[in-house]
Amino acid sequence: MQSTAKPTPQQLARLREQFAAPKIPDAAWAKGAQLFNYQTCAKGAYLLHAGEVCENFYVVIQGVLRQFYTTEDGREFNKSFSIEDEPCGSFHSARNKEPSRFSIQALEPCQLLSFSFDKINALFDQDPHWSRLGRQFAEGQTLANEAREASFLLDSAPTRYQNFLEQYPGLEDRIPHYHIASYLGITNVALSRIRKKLGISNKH
Amino acid sequence: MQSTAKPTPQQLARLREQFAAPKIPDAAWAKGAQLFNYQTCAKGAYLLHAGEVCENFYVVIQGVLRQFYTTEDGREFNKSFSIEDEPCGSFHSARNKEPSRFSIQALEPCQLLSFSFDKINALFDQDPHWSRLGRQFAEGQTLANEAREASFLLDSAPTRYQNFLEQYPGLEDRIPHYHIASYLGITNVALSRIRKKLGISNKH
DNA sequence: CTCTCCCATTAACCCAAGTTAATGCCCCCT
DNA sequence: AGGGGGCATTAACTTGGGTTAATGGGAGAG
Repeated sequence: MQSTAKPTPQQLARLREQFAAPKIPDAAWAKGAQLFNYQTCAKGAYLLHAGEVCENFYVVIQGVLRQFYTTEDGREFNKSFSIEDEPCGSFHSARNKEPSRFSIQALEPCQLLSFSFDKINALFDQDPHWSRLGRQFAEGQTLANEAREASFLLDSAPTRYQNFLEQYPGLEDRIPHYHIASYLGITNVALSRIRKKLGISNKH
Repeated sequence: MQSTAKPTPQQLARLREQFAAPKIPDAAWAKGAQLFNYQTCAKGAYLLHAGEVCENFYVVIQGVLRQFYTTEDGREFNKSFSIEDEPCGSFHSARNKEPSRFSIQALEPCQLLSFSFDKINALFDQDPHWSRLGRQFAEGQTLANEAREASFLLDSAPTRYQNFLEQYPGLEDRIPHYHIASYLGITNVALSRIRKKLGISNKH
């Protein structure tokens, strides 16, 4: 969490392309665009600690974040990752002003767009274009949660690993494998066995 | 799926109490109340088959429903249960007009209030009171999904079983245990072992 | 260039849960 | 009253993943 600055026009254009497509009129877009800030953070830095109320949301320009739960005995379980062009933040913490159940940490040095949840939420109530964006975002989150819930119920660990490879292309070469194992709900040892069984080349 | 009739005033009052509390004005409530129908269905009956587009939502007056995924090889996994005063339906199927990934089935003879998703959704767009109810409903769903996802990641099977007992009080005596096992992501044999270890009296 | 730390792999052992199958209770049906 | 189906339990065996620990490669720091 270092510098904060206005984003460049290119960064805003990319954001608009990703989330709003060309659907939103220029005037409406401008209302929200001014809420975004550009910032960087170091590898290992925390954007949110579990127990805090989430105030800011982020969109990744460059880098990887992880969102993870911590148990009482100190073990960590990765809830999800956010790579380029993906949003990140605790919706329920921000909406209800409750402590977040999970933390957010950078796994690479990151470039981010950040914005205040309350301000964007006020915009959701004001402008129908932004209201639609907000609803789409919430529904996307729900859909992802539901898919992951179903995956735990229906799929074996090797299948979940292959789902991960499809969902986050290239990510396995960017972060330590034990983070992936934690995301899958298994240990790094079990993941290594699965990779061997699947015949995935190890770089040893 | 048998008879269809108008609900009684008592049924509507209970629904309003459960979901809208006293917050919603009479006039606004009346706009939605007329959309509800009373219907019954037999034990074992399907309210939605996986692959169909979900058109109707339900609130349980009396009985139990299960929502479950079916795998290609025919195994079933219970996604959730709906008991008295709980809603039920596939939000994503209804919203996006996509085939539902899960089925809905009655595990007891049921009394239900049913309503068209499209009609209530139109009301969400029209009336701010109903818009708020809709958003609260969606957020409740998201919260439940997230809690269940976290539970699969963080909790052991015995812990998940105890969570189930708290979340659905009395339900374990109303439905076959293999439905509970399926909900927990384990077999009926494993559930029986867990119950023994926890010292839960069996009625044999 | 070498030392050191980080991390993936592998082995050995253990436990939880899956699979199959037998047993027997309970309840419903006739 | 008798018969049968549905269901929970239990046992025996297998399998997948956890735990611990040893090994060794790779990358970065000095």
